[in-house]
Amino acid sequence: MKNLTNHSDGVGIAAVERDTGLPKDTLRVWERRYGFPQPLRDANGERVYPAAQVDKLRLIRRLLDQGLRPSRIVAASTEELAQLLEASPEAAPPAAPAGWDTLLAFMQRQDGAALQRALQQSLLKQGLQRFLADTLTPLTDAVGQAWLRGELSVAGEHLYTEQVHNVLRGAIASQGGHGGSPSILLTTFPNELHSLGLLMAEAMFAPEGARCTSLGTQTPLADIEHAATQGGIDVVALSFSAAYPPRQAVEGLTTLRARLPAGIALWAGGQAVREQQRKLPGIRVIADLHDGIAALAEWRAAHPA
Amino acid sequence: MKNLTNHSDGVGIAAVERDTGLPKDTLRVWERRYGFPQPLRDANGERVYPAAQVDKLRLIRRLLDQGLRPSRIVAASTEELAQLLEASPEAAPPAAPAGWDTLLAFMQRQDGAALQRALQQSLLKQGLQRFLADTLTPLTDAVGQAWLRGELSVAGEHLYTEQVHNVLRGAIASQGGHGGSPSILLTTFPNELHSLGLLMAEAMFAPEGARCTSLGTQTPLADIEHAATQGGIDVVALSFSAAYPPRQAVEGLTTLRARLPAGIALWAGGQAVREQQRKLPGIRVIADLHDGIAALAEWRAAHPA
DNA sequence: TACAAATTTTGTCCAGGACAAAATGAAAGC
DNA sequence: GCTTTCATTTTGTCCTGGACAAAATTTGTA
Repeated sequence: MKNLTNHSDGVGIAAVERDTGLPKDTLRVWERRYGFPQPLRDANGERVYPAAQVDKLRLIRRLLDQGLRPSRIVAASTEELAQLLEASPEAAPPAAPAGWDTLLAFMQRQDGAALQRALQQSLLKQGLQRFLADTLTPLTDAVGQAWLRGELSVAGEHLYTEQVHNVLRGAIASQGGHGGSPSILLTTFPNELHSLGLLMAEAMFAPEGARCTSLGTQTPLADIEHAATQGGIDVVALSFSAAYPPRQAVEGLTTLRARLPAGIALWAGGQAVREQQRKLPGIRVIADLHDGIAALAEWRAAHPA
Repeated sequence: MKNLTNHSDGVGIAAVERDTGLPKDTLRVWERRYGFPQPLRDANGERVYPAAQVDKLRLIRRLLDQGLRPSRIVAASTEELAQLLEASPEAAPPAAPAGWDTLLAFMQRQDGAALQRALQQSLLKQGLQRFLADTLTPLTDAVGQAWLRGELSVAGEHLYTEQVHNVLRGAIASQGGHGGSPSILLTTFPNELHSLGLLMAEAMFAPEGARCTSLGTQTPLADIEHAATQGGIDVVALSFSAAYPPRQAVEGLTTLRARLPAGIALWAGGQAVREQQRKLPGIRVIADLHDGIAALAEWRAAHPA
């Protein structure tokens, strides 16, 4: 069995697939057609991708998500790509969130307690929903950016994720009231292990009086179906991070929609599905947290108690 | 672009990968070597897996996770597999924990609120540490067994995990006091994504007055090292589930021990390392939760404030 | 200008071969 | 006895280069 992990100065193709969301087959065929990426080879002839190429692949992935075509960008230089990204509508490198420098310092020195205290303070000041939309969303973006730029280690990012978990779980618990309607089942597909989006969705829906049941990440499709029909569920909500392959998301959602009774609504949120609404008939794509509230209102309008 | 989806009476290889967790390459090589699965082919010669074969693959996957070898099970008939499943549940089927039937019912009907309430109640009655050792440990075992036997769906298991998370995070938060010593960094290696052991360890150490910093799961070795030396850490604690390959655990721990300053202790807990103390000089293997307390006492005896 | 047809682009699948890591079994040492 | 070391089998992942349908784009026509 081969090793998927880090040789001295690069990573294997499986790791690249995991980190960029680009399937192995696609990575190989791009190499053949466009000459990029061009990984090194180890003693056994296997591809070893240097970190710089993986970074560039991530950049390409972002432009791809914006609708650009591979033939225009895969062979392009890093500078051209940076320019395209600037020019794109999504450009706006968001101004650093309030208190960013302090928070970044906490992450860098692994001070979880201080980080949690700061987050908790914002939460109390703003209330849960504004905290989510105005603080956590830009902050999570900024953390991702800082990691890309190398200003923040993986450990720092993990620390952030962990503290957000703590704060949000506490907030959801204190919202209490499991009683309401609709009854929403939250989870992700297999191979999607980002739990933050899920948790943020739960934190957004719970105070609106919905009855949220989270299964955490990575529930097989058949089990989602089973849980939804068993548990008196009204809405199944799925979360997709930017690293999830959009085609797989569309494919899985379509299959799930077909297998689920028509009476159960299907909602999908997150970067990977943001642009896919037209490919997803019968599925409510949720653009952002505010849109989630809108979807909830729609559902209630259509289902008067 | 090919369609990954459901033809009239079967699904494509990508969908099988998603639903069973078995990689495409593995599915193809099994077909070649063992003659199973044997999917139909569509007009274009592509594999189309009937639902019955996908179900059988799921069963095989469960037996595989239990430690059986592919050569013995992949070619076996469905009846043989069912028999193996009956026969295997390891040596002693442990007496069901108190209230097991009720709890199992909660999981089966996806009633997260009731499950959480029951757990919370046990916690209050027993106190955190007894709750961990006497309730949660056997309960988690029983949930794993129930899943293996097919009495509990993946969704049910996920629901359990999620509620334990909620209860334990709440308990840890209410223990408060981040002040103490030693300062313990908790995490897992990459490819180890079970977070329950980690959380249980944190819940055991925190009330003893240790200063716990958890990074969640899957921190690369280099980042563990970085975080430990940056953050004024006294002890690095790693958790390994039963599914983690023991050899990889030993190798990773040895490497980490070598890279970490001698002044920082390294502890390892969980099924995969329980029998490996001899192979791990300089590392404290923690046999169970009680032994964790013992390790803490040892550390304090060796490091008088 | 709108729509249909022809063309190009693009991602996923296939076959069959290869090999290192893991698991197992056999032999040797305490 | 019981481990430890070595040889053998098993097993999962990666490789190459070819193929083709679905999607996207361009061209042609009403």
